[in-house]
Amino acid sequence: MSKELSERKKKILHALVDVYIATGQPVSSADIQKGYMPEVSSATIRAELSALEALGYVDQPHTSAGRIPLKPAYQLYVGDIEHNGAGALTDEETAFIRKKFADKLSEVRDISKRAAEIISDVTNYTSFAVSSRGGNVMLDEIKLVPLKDGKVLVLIVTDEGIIADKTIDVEGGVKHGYIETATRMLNNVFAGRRVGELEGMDLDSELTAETDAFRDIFDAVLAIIQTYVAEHTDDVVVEGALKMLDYPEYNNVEDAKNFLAVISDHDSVSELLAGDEDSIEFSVRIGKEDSGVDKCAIITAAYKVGDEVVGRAGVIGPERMDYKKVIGVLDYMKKALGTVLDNDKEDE
Amino acid sequence: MSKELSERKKKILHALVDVYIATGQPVSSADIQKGYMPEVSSATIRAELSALEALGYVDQPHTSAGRIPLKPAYQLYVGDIEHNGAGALTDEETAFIRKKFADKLSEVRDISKRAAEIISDVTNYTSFAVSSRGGNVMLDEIKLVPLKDGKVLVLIVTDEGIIADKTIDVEGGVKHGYIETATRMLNNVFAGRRVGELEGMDLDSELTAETDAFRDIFDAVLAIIQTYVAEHTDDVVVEGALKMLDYPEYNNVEDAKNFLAVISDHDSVSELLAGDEDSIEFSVRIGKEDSGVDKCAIITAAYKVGDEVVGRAGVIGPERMDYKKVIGVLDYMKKALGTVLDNDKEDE
DNA sequence: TGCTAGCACTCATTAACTCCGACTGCTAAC
DNA sequence: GTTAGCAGTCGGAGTTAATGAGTGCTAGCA
Repeated sequence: MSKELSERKKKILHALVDVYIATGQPVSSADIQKGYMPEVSSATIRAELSALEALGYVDQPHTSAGRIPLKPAYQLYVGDIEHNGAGALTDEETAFIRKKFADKLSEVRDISKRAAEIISDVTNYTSFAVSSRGGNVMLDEIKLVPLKDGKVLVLIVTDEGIIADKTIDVEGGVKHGYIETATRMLNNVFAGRRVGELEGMDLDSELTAETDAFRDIFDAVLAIIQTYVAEHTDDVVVEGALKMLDYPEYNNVEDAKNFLAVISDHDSVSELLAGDEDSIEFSVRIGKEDSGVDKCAIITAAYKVGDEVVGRAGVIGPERMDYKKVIGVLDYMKKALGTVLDNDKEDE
Repeated sequence: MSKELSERKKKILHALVDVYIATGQPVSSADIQKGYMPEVSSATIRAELSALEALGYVDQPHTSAGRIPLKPAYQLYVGDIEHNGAGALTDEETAFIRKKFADKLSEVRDISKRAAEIISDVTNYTSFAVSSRGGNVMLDEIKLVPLKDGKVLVLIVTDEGIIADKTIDVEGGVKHGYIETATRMLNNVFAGRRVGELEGMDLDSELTAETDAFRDIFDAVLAIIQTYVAEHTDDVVVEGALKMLDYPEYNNVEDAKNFLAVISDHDSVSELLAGDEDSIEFSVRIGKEDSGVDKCAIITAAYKVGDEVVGRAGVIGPERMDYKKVIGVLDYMKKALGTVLDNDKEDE
């Protein structure tokens, strides 16, 4: 893009994307003239379109067809939206969202899920939510509960509730005082830390001669926490995966299958989102190649509690998606989620 | 079916289903003659097919096409398999299955999931597993663990491990001796029972004046258990849902979407299986109407530990599926699963 | 110089038609 | 009861023609 486009070119491009999003069909010069600029003739628009084609903004499927937008056109369009503000939601929509968030949800995972549901329902696209908090969960306390047969239940209590429970066998049975001593030692080492810190922890440097007798239980606890971190970093929820099949872009089984395979695999979804800096509030990516979901656009928004980004949620849809609406919804959800999460925080 | 079919008719029918399963195309009289009965002419087979058509076993898509089997033909075919024994698995297949079950899985849910994976991988159809144990889980013990701020953690220990943990607030704080007394009373009422018994339990009849002071905690525990039962009866796992899209029967997006919608909704899957008596070892249902998955056949097998049916697993595929193989696999899995589950039992 | 009206041209889409070949059903002979 | 042979049926593939949406270009006008 060496040079700024003329105002008129921009207007035409915007109109073209608008119409194309609505219809999915190549847009003719007459379409644009009728709906957007009756003050000039279609021939003039044709001349401009011809120029835009040379600049790589639009394409013609064949000689006697209208134009379809290319990626740069979408990018310009999206840039305009972000600049001028997104489409406001209707009253019904905001009411719907508030209602859905009315009943209290305690677990972060539930909130993610609910958010993804709402986004998918309101936009009618496939949505997802990824909570990235994972490693930042704070270990409050470790509890040991003796069970029968020399087994001990280990509970790991965090600021998000109990993240894991697991029974372990204690070598040689549970002797008197064992529980109390072990609990104290474990909490000395683990309590007050963030689970992320423990990723590559070297237990040897933490343990003294005194604690070495409890080596087994230390190992077990560490393993539990590490498993938790591995499983819960980038916890992914996808909602409305089948909605994509309603759009003609995915009206063939081959593509549909591909899409569903990617979207059902949480690792792939995480990868799709990789590279988004936490600092970016909105990210719009159009037609990401070799991801298995080319022909798609992905819009994500970062959600914060205070200053900390706790997750991203977003929409994946056809390139010609209703960007105005989607960005509007994600923006509203940002506020709504902020409130829900903050309230939740206070309650604890 | 007023009268037994002649041997030759049966043979022709069997051949027809065989070929149709392999090719998915209408089968001509010549196909049957070539592959299965070169001793008679195709004209003879045509005459027999004509008779079979009159009897409702086969159909002709149009005048100049071969025949395709109808439900009664499949049923006869499946009956033969069950009678004559299913196709044996290849050595690679049994090795594959054994390998997959090699690493120990502790939770019933994990075993279900693994079983579904195996079945889907070996057969190449969509599979599912439903553990119906649900209500039969035995309550071993209830543990109360005091946490800070007057909260108490309730742990419900069953013969399947800890089924639920939840923190509750205790009115007026946790007084000295409260934990011990409450634990004893709770266990008096709940320990040793099956969770299913507690479905519509009337607490009033169980409580005495003495226990009435602990009414709150009784209510809480009962609620936890009931939630668990509601969530865990008919725990459903589906694997390889997308495999169905490989079959030409589901080569259009509309049908594919329908299928996926049904199969992704665990309640619908449960419903599909409803009506199978636990006592039935194998159930084959072909083309179940108004279920959203007509054009499908569903084969399920019951899995037992000792004499108790702990779940069903099965395959859902196109009507023309490889019944021999599927029944063979399910049968083998029956033994394999029996072993896994029994071992597991002994370990506890 | 920029805009526009008008026209010739292009090309996807659809419908109508034909041809081919895969099967069957029927019949007459064995 | 079986079979060879043949006429008849019908779907699918390929061809052609008609349609119409939309463009690019050009000549004339402000």
